[in-house]
Amino acid sequence: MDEETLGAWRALLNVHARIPGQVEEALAAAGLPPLAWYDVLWPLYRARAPARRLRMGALAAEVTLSRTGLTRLVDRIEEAGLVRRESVAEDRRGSYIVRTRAGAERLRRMWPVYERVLEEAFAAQLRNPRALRRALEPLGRRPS
Amino acid sequence: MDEETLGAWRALLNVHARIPGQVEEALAAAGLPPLAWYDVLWPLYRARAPARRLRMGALAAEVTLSRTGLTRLVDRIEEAGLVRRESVAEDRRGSYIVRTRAGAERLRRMWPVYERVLEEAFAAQLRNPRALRRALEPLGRRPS
DNA sequence: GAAGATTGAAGTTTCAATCTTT
DNA sequence: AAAGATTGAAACTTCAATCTTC
Repeated sequence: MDEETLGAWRALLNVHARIPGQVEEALAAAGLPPLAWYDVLWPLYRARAPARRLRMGALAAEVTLSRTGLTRLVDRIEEAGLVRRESVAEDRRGSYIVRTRAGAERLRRMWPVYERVLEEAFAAQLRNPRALRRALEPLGRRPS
Repeated sequence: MDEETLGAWRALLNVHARIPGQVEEALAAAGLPPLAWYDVLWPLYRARAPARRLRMGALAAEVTLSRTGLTRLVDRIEEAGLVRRESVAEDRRGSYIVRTRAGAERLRRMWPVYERVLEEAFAAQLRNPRALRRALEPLGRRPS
């Protein structure tokens, strides 16, 4: 493995080690839920969730968490009233996770905090966002 | 926040969500310790560790983990015989973490496995490693 | 029997409190 | 009183087993 590639990998690890932590701090300071809740609420918001709902499996694909972990995370978010479970009519094994009005509201509050950290810690130092995006996107794809 | 910057951020999150998990799988399949152990052993290996030892504080700066978390991680690695704690002569509050011969040996076995995953999942898809490194390195630096 | 999801038990990480030394 | 590190309790995540439905 050449030095440049390894250096790029280490740099990526460093960025990831630093920025999400700053986001967590900013969210906590604003009295808002942790980043993981954002990761769950966001896919439930428009585009991906036709009727503001997704099944656990679909949600698990969006979140960096085991199936079990997602079950428990959703437990907590549901307890806070930001999502609600509904049974699936066509397949009674499944659960829908449905975003609530309170969930949408909380998501709206979280984004500006998240965004501000990204602006300061990420965007401000970034020369060419488009090039970075194009370089990284192929790497994140499902195993080809 | 513009779409390209946000896209770059999401892509980075996706890469990080995918690759370390593959490394963990490969290590486990080879009967080797988890990636976190690598992260502890590596700084103890040459360059950064003059006498093959570092203090907890210095090690914590290298690892993505709280002080407490590092204490417990080192407990496990020490139990496996891959590092050893020594007291600091000049400052008896502190601990040195010292790499053992077995630790060096294990590190040597882990790297090829780690490297192979990086080759396949990262390097192979990467057009311009140098550009990526230069784009990401400024972002990972300590708060300026 | 396999798929979707949850539960119990175990492993890991964190916060707050503690202990020791400076 | 502050710094370095550890400990107890709580929070979070995972694995294996389970339950229900297909």
